[in-house]
Amino acid sequence: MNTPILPTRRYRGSAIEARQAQRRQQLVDAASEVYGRNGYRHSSVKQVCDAAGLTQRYFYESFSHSDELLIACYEQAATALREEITSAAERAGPDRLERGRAMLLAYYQALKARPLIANLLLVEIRGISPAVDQAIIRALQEMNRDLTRVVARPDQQPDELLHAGVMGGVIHIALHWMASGYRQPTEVVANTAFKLSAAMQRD
Amino acid sequence: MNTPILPTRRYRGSAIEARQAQRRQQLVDAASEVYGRNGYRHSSVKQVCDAAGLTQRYFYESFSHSDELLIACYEQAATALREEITSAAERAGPDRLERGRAMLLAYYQALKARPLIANLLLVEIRGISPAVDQAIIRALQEMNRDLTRVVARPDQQPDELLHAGVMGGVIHIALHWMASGYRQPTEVVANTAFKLSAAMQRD
DNA sequence: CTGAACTGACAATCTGTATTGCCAAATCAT
DNA sequence: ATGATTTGGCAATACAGATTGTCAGTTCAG
Repeated sequence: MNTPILPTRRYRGSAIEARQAQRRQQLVDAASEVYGRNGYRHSSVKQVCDAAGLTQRYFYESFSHSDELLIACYEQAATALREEITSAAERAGPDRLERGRAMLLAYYQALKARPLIANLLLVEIRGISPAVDQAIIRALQEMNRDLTRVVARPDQQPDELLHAGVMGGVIHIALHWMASGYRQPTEVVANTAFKLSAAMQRD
Repeated sequence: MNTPILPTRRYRGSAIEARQAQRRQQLVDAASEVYGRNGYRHSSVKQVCDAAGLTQRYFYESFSHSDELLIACYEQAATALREEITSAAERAGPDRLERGRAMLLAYYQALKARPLIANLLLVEIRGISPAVDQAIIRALQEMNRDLTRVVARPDQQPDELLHAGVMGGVIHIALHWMASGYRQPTEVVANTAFKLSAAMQRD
């Protein structure tokens, strides 16, 4: 009988899983760039693969649809952003209002620092497919939960609709700011959003 | 020499311009329906023409790209919505706060009454093309102007960013409400948005 | 009634992209 | 060194939709 097939053979120093993971990550990073710049629906598989320095074949190794890649990009960016924001909140001390202000500032700072990611997260993402919409909804819910935990008054029921409204306001302020080429200083933008979020502090 | 060509000949009782305008309107109405239901990018020229009861040939008679048709749909819907809202504001009397409340109520009532139009206006529209984005920006600016005229305090400079934020909040409240299948009563929704817009009443 | 404009249906073409298949060069294990 | 695996490039195929073209039947004007 034959010896069983050895599925792992090292190549350029790393095992098959590592190589695949590496290629997948290359694709995600390149696609974040390309999608952020041209928009998802004006980008092709080939463009992404070229930008990643990989052949189209490797796209299908890691993803079955472009959707999947888009979702991977979105989730990577959203997770990173969320971590920045929550860590800024923790650094800001115990006061609820101060934490909220710090979160907003960190949010807008991050969007300004990486405009292409901002574009991907806020503009080039909506209405692609049900699966992508689900990913967006999940991400917004998570941010909403952070927001509630950190900023909302603990003595009252969170108002789901109102929170949606505040998040929408924060996002649209960002969109308006981005469309203007980041005209206003980041602090002014964060402060405007802070005024809006004051609606959560009343009944 | 020949007699000059007579460009108009009546057909089924109407002149060429009237027939063309009629067909164009048929296309816009059918497309509003189709785009609202399936989304713009999941709709084809053929689908729209079938729904309009016209041949594809007539699409190219009135529009050179699908973009143009989408923009026509959007602007027709946005204009109608805007008229409903401003007329509701006028009916509400002179008080600024009352007018604002009436506008919001009219807004959400209209979205609930015509869900497909709501979908077209708020969901299936973003990030299609630069031209469409321009149309959206124009429409939002017009609503913003209405809002400023009717609701904002006349004794202070309008804060552009803050207005963008309030509009974004109003829209996201609508999106959240629509996604829930219009769960909450319209009055509750309008009232939530009203709380948010209170940010415009302070400095 | 007759020829010209108009309409409606559909075929033909064009274009862009996803997806699969193939092969030569590079890299590995032994 | 040698054969097997892996990689990269690219060709072949498949497909969907837009756009243009054709043509027979309908409606009009005089």
